[in-house]
Amino acid sequence: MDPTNDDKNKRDDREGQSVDLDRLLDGLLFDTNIVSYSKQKKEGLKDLLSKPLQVENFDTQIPTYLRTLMDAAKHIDEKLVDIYRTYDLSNLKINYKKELNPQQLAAVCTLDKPLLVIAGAGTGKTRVITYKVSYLIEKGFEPNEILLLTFTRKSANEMLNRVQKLLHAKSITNVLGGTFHSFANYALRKYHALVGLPPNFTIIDGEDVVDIISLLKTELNLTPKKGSKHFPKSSTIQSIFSKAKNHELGIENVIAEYFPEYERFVKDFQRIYTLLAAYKQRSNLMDYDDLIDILRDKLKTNTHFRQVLQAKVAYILVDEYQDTNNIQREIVELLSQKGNITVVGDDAQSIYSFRGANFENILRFPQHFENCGVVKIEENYRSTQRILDFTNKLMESARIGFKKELFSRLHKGRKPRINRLVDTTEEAAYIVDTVMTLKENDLEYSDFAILSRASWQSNFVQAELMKRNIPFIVVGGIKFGERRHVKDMVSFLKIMMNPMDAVAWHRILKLLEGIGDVRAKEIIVKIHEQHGRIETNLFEGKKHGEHLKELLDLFNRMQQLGSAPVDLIPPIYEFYKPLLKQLEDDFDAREIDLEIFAEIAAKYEDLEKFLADFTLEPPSNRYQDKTIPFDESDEKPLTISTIHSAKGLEWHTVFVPFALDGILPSVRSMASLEEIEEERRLFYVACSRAKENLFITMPAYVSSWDAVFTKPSRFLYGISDNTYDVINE
DNA sequence: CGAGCCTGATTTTTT
DNA sequence: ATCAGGCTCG
Repeated sequence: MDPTNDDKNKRDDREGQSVDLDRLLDGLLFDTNIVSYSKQKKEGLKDLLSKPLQVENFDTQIPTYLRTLMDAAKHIDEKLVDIYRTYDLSNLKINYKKELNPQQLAAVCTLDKPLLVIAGAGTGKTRVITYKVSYLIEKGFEPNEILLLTFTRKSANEMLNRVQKLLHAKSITNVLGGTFHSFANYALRKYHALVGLPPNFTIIDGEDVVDIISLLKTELNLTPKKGSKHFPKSSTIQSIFSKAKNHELGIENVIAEYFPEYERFVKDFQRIYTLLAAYKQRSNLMDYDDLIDILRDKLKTNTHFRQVLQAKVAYILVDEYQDTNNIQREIVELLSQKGNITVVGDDAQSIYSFRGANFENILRFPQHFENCGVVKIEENYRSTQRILDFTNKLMESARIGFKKELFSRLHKGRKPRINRLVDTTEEAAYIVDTVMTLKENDLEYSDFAILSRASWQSNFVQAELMKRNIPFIVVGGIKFGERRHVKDMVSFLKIMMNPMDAVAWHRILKLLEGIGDVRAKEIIVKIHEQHGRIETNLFEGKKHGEHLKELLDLFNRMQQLGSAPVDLIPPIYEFYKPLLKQLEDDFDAREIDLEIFAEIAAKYEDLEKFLADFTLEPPSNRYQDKTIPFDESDEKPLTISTIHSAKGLEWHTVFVPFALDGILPSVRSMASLEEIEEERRLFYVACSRAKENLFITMPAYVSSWDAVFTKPSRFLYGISDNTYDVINE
């Protein structure tokens, strides 16, 4: 019984047409993929897309370095650890042999050499890591000597909770864990004296950097008269800088490679870059990239620091190793010179190269750690065999990577289903209808997820869900901590911690009547001159003097209140509320955010820790507008997420909408083999989240202001059609 | 200084 | 179609 059948009939009545997917896959329905595009790019893109929809046409142009990489991957088998080797497992609380399969056991118990664990999707990566932490502890390692680097703080915490349960231990929370960024923050703050940094530096996010760049841009007068050249947006400049850092390229190289159209601005970018660095230095600020960059540099150049950390870290575990960049790899290498390391990852799930993640790290691990061992885990515990058949096929055509064939002992299950609807609205309706039908089968909303390539693509489904009053959370996209009023509140706190923080000052000062960019800058210069203190009388008599005085009073009062966020927030709020009310007309909606903010902050005793956590790992859920209250009693919500943010997670039923060529893979990634391959992996990550049901859908067309996409994703072509069903009655 | 209009560029993905 | 950022004017 196909749960979607009834639904389908109903649907057909309504829309009066259904699309034959076979014809569709042959590309007969529409013969051009892109109907229009902005003048300059139009021709090139048409060319690209009119080529046969096969990746084959890249065969002749695989660069040499990729070939060597592919070769490196082939040699992996020579390093395989003997999984039937025996380990001394006496006197341990946990029966590792019983609870793990042979591959997992080998991954957990191999301590005598650096270890690379290639764990396919759903093969129990988390299980391996939690058991390994337990094993290490049972073998006598102190929790606080174990460094567990994961992709999010949340996953680190989940793993540690599980370890705690496994060992019936009261507390193992002192395991050093978290993301590379939070570890860098921890290390640099803790040993600030050793490495010559101030202890109270503030961490700023990408948006803050964008704000600084905007200021510098006006300062440098980089606003050419209209008609002539258009200087790029601050956010573009920020991404250029970030790319430069993450890929360890000079700005001129980043431009040459990724933004050739900005060639003529290279000099200007470099000037801004220098000023930006000075600005951050003056204000005691570090952005995300600085954190890991500085940690790496200090580890490299400061022997004492390196030794201290090496001595502190007795064993290193790295999760999601395929998504590390070169800097992160170096950090890992610098810390693990004794070979006391296990990295876990899946090359098939490497999806972060846009921020410097280097696929090669995992493929070349055996070269960097010559005496290493390798364990491959291929038994999948997540998905049904039918879903694996599909995803295996999908990766079979991947050009680079370790070959593996996942299998499952779960029941066969249903083939993935592919459906094409007339437009985005129908697609959304189909998805929600299907959710409703399946849900009758004793499921909850939280068993469903909709995973899209870009965050805007979920808008249609969101609208449909709202219409039907179905609770959902949105992961990815604009985050809670990035909202204006939340950032404002944070800025007050940041000033308390680091009074030199010009970004925070600037935000706050501009709230005051009569103060704009110009005045704010003047005042900040004075603040800097006085090392963070400020004399009110300097501004007496001026129009804004009064407001400024009130602000300073606020800070003075707060000085008396210690450093607990709970105590600091009420006075700030009292001061800020009237300003916000005046500034924004949707005050009520924002007020709720501020309450949530206060709640989150109240959980921290210490300001510094709160601020670091809040910027490094902002609450990822976007709290839905007041319509969805977050009460425990409520039904657990359905998940809407970008594919990137869905990494590592799983759901009973997964929908992948917008599976159109040009969207997945994105047009912007069609120029090179490497980029297309990353898109394929992205598609793979999305599909492999599904345990029981996988639905791939697409509207007949998607049009934006500059393009129309009509063909199904090219990735579907490469897969033999007996691995999926086309819904098409 | 800042509100408001006009113009031109612009839709990946995130710590 | 939308939006940020620039420009003008009060």
